[in-house]
Formats: sequence, C-alpha cells, structure tokens
Amino acid sequence: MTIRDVAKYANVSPATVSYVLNDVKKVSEETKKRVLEAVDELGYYPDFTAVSLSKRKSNLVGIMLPLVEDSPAAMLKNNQYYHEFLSGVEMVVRNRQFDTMITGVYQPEECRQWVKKRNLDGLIFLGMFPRRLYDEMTKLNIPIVLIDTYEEYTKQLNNVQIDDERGGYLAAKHLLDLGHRQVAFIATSLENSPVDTKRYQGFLKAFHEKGVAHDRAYIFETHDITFEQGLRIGKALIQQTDQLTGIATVSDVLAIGMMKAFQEHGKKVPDDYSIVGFDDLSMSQYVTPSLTTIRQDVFEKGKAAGHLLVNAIEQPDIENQTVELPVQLMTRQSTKTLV
Amino acid sequence: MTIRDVAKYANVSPATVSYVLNDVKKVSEETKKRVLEAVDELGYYPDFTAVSLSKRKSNLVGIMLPLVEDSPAAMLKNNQYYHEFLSGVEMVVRNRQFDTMITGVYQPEECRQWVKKRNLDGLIFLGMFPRRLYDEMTKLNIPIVLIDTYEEYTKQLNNVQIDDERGGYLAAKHLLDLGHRQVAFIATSLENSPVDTKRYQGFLKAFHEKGVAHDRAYIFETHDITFEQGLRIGKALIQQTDQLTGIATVSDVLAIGMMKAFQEHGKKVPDDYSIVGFDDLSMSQYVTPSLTTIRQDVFEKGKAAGHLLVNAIEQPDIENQTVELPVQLMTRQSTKTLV
DNA sequence: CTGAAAGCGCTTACAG
DNA sequence: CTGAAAGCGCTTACAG
Repeated sequence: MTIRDVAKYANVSPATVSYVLNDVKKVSEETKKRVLEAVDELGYYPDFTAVSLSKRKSNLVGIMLPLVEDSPAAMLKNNQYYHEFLSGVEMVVRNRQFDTMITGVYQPEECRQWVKKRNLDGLIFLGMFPRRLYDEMTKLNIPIVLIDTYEEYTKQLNNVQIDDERGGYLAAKHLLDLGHRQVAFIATSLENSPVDTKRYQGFLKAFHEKGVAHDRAYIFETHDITFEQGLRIGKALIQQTDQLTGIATVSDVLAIGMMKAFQEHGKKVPDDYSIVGFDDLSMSQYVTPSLTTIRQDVFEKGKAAGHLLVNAIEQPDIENQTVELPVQLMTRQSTKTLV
Repeated sequence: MTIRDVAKYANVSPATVSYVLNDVKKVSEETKKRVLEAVDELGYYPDFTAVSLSKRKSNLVGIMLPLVEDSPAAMLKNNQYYHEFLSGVEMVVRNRQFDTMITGVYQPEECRQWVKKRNLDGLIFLGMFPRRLYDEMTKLNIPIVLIDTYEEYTKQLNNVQIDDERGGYLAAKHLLDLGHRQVAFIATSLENSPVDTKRYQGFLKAFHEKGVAHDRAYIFETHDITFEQGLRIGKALIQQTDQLTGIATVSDVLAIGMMKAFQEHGKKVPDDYSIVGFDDLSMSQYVTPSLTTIRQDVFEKGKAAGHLLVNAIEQPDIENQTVELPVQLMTRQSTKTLV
C-alpha cells in the first residue's frame, strides 16, 4: 500500500497524490476529490520513514534525560515528577502529529548522533546538563526547549519553568504566618541548582518582609532528590539542633523522607515540626500527615513544553520564549500554628 | 556527511562502505581497514531513516499504553509502576542499538498505523487491551511482548509476568501466620483482571492450607488503581463490617489510600488493621507506618521485556516464550500479630 | 493544473 | 573481492 497504489486507483501520478496530501495548492478541486476518495477507500497513510528521508523532517521530537548509571532509569525511579512531565509532552505532541522518543545521555557526542541519526525535529532537555552539551546542541539548528533553567547562556533558547521564587516565598510566608521563626531550608544544592537558589531568594524575601533574619546555618543540602536523602537529612537535622520548628523543602520526596526520619525518632509532625514540600505529587495528600506543599502542575509543564516545541518546529521564524507557570500553596496537615 | 563522503575518502564505492558497516563478509581485510579508518576520521554514522527505508527495519521498538482521556497521561499519573517499567525497557533496548517510542492507543486501527508508519520492529503492550487489538497486531507480523496477561489467546505470544499466585499466597500466609482470620481481599476486579484472579487463587490456597475458609463477602473491588479508590474502599470497609482485622490488596497505591481512610476515621494500622500492599513502590517504605508488601521488581520486568523483544526481532525463528519473575514478601510496619 | 524525473541516504541482488 | 544500478516510499523543482 504505497502512494503508487493510490495514484493508480485515482488515475493520477504519485506526484499529484503527494500534492494533495501535503496541501500544495496547485491541484484542481476535482482531482483532489478523486485522490482523497482513493486514499479513503484504500485506507492509505504515508510511510513516515520515506517522508522523513525526502523531506528531511521526521515529525519526531526527542526528550533527553540526564543519564545516571547507564540509563535514565535510576533518575526516573525516584521521582514521579518526570513521568507526569513525559505524559504531558506526549499528549500534545501526538495531537499535533508528532511522535516522541526518549533517551538518556552521557556525552554531547552521543546526543548529536541521536538527533542526526533519527532526524529529530526538536528536542526537550529535562534536567541539568553541562553547558558543553547545550553548545553542541545549539549548533544542530533545531528548536530546543529547556525546562527549569536559569543559566545565563540558556536565555536565548525556549524555556518552560515555574515561578520558583514565588514558590519559595509562599512556603516561607506560610510558615512565618503560622508563627515559625526558626526555619530550615532544605535544598539539593544552592551552588549547583539555580532553581533552588531562586526558591531560597523567595524564601528570604518573605523573611525580610516580616523583618525576620534567616540563619544560613539552617540551610541543609542533600544532593539528590530521593526518599533516602530525605531520611538522612531528617536525622541530621534532629541531631544538629533543637531550635528549629519549621522546614521548607524543595521537594515532596525529600519532605516525605524527612517525616519518616522524624517518626522514627519520636518526633511528631506537625507538633514538633511544621514541614512544607514542593511539587504536590499525587502521593502527597495521602501520606500521614498529608503534606502541605507548593503545587506545580508538572503535567501542564509537559504540555507547555510540547506546544512550545511543536510551534517552534512549524514556524521556524518564531522567536524563542520563556513560559512561566504559576505555583500555589496547598495547605494540609503537616503544618500548624506554632504554640 | 553521507556514505558517499566516506566512500570518496576511502577510495571505494558506497556499496563497499555499506558492506563493511553491515559486516557483509565479502570485503578484503585491507579494504575494510581503509573504510573503517575513513569512518573514524570523518566521524561518520549512518542515517537511520535511510537505513530504515531500504532495510525495511527501523531499530525502533514501540511501547503501547492503554489510553485514558486522550493520552497515556491519566493512567501514568497515578501509578509509578509504569515509569519504572519504561526505564527498564529503555535501558536494555538502547544498549542493543534500538530506540524507544511511546504512545497511547484507543483503536486497533490507530495502533496498526503507528507501527506501519514508523516501521516499528517490535511492540510491547503494557496493560490490558481488547482482544480485537491483539488480533490486529498479530497480523502485523512483528514480535510482540505482552506484560501480565493470562488470557488464553495470548499464550502464543511473548509474555513477561510475575508469579502472581505466589504473591497472593505470600500475602495471605503472612496474615494468617500473624493470627488473622477475617481478611479482606482488595482487587480491581476479579471478573476483569486475570492478574487479580491469580492472586486471589494464591490467597485462597494459603487459607486452604491453614484449613480456614474465606468469605467471599470480604472481597472488595475498586476499578482503578488510584489513591482515591483506596480511600473510597477504605471508608466502605470500615462502614461495612467490624469483623475484619487483615487486609490484602493488589497494589501499594490502594493500600496507601486505605491507610489514609483509616487514619481519617481514627483507625490505627497495624493496631486495628494489618494491611499488605503489592508492588513495593519506592514510596512504600516511607509512608507511615511503612507498608508490608509483596515486592515485584518492575524495573527488571522492563528489562526482561526489552530483552525478549530484541531477541525476537534479531532471531525471527526463535519461539515465543513466557518469562516469569519472582515476588517476595517485604515485612514492614503495617502488619502485626493479632492479639 | 499535472506528470516525469531526480533525489533523500542507504542496501542489495547482480555482474564482472 | 568490488562496483554500477535499481530500489525502499516519498517529495519537489522543473517542464509542459
């Protein structure tokens, strides 16, 4: 079942069928109708491999994930975040006639090969990559969408992000409003994570507004976002000080790990600690106590990334842009007024 | 940078370069060496779109997810299960030079189109699909791997599954050993889910071994696997009877939802109810109390599926087979001896 | 408005 | 052992 069969059936040339299918103007209404009927009756659809080869366009977008232990696996395993995102991308992209490929990546080299070899039309980078990689990729001359990046050198690319500063602000304000003054800030790394830095800036802003100082000794850094790290940092926090009453984290996963540590050490949430997460994973309202958190809609983020990318592919002259999605405080049981 | 450039550089014909790259015997050592050097120096790698078109083989495997609300999204959102699986597949498949595409699907029609249009070499079906779909797909004549299916008509295809019966058995035996006799079994649907039926059979086996009867009134059915459904069924269970002391579920997600319901109604786990989950999601050891559950290694499941599929693609004469992975009881805090 | 022909980058009988 | 040629299924200047 090829374009030739359709052509024969409709009594035209393959070229004409192609014109019709690609909406090239110069076909008479009558011929067009005949072709369309043939397509319909034969149940024809084009072979994208062939289209891809001759158009040099694949209708394929790639999603790159930072690679841990030989595959995106390890990273994916611990953070629900990623797969809600992927779902969002897949959904919009497929509605616009694109398919999605996923891969992890070590080396810029590998990544460029992947794009070339599969003729990818666009790329979404999920997570942090070395600058070298961006530079390589930019040379590829295909649209790129970045997620959650604040680095200066990414400014000229497309970005989807959330209002991280406001997220940090809302978390801190919530705790301050409840009377907490000794508040820990749990980040992956302020040095390496601009996202966490933004959140901390927002956090500090709330403190300034209240006229309260924040002690930098109350910043704790875990490097990964895993339950294990949450558990570890929770224990460390108990050991290190008994001043703290409030905790703001950069991830629900960390917050949940911490709550586990508290429970194991006979500390109660929210009686001993008020803790606020970040993300609002679906599990977060089902843990006990349910988690007060800053909600970001990761699914929407994926959708936004998909739209941005396909737009950029289809209108090459469009300017790169940054989309910022809102965040929202979800008040639940893990925080309460300091008595 | 095409095969011609390499040919020119090595002073041979494009055909010869292709022979070398595809390991077709009839090339002299010397020529081969020259070609390989050229490939190396020019940093050439083949365009898979072109290879795909001429070989009629794409080195692409597809993963099909049942579609909810226009995309696999909705389904993915609530179950971590899926993305660990995807990670496993991606990892092995990529090591074997394949790439992975993902899509959701409504209609057999759509699915067949996808396979044809992208020239997919193999397919993994994750989840339950209507029989009609399998029939359609079988006609496609590409290897197919099914996951967790017990239907008679799937027997002649490749399967990856776990020892569901033993899972049910272990859960029941654990509860029985702890002294529980009034035990609820929480399934999605015994009528529609052969997996749940297997588990229930194992469950009953343990009861028979102990010489204890199981009251079918203690079977509860939720249709989806979501926290919400767990919450709902948890409430229903409290309302319906106060005889029960033990609960076996077919999913950690359901168990966690149920625990939330109990907590909201002042019931304690494990004091009022001992509950065992199924899956051992990474979150399950971090909820409070940590969840006793039947562990299955979903990541391994993905890897097994990937291997099975690529094997079948590369050796078309290989027979279809079923791989069964073990399960394991993880005893944690949500179960205890009945006093 | 329509079609013949060349081309996208490979592979693979076939001939020598 | 090596290469010229045809072909995979499309698209797209170009000519008419």
